[in-house]
Amino acid sequence: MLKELDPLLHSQLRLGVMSLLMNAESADFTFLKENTNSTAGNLSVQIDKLSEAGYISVDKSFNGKKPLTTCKVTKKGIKAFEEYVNTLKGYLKN
Amino acid sequence: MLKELDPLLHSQLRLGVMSLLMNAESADFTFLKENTNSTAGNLSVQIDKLSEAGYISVDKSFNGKKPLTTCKVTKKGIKAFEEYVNTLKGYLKN
DNA sequence: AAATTTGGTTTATTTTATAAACTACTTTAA
DNA sequence: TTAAAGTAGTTTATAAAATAAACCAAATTT
Repeated sequence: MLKELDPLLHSQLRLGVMSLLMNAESADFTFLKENTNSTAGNLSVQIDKLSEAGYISVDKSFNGKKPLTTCKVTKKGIKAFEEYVNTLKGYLKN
Repeated sequence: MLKELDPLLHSQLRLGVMSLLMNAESADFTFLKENTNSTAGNLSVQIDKLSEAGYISVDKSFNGKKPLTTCKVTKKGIKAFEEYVNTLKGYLKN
């Protein structure tokens, strides 16, 4: 029997954001937008969802006079990502 | 830059169906329903989509007097699944 | 013979993803 | 100095997808 895939992570854009954050100390909105090839609107919504789930922390500051949104994966997020990958392996093996 | 994940395969249920079919010569509706833990309605719809995409072939026959829907993955489906797995690796590595 | 089960399909509803429109401020350049 | 364009987003509306509920037809069980 195949196990359930965490629906919060089983979304291309949210998975992409998490993937990028797993490989970086932190990443800002623009970096995530460029590397996931998403629109700002979609990214904004999905960042909120990950943040509300406690998978990432979001810091909104200013870079000089420009707004700067910086994201970081949390411990909970790392755990969820790893569990997702393990579950996914059940779908991919063979 | 992260690549796009085939939206036809990036669905828990369709991916589960494809995964099961990649590991079996063929599988019937009931087997797929039990092993994906899905409802019949949802499974029916998703089988149609995979079939319309040419990723699986569907044979509707009778087992005595009971309807029997049997699915098999096609060459196109195998290729798509393999590509999906490769793309996904870009999201999971590290 | 009424109720339940099997093996589905169809239709309706909910959820999710995406796009479009908008906000607020900054920089460029005429 | 002010109009145009760019940056960095958010909010709202729409489209698409997943899921659930209702249904059908035949078979089996009680």
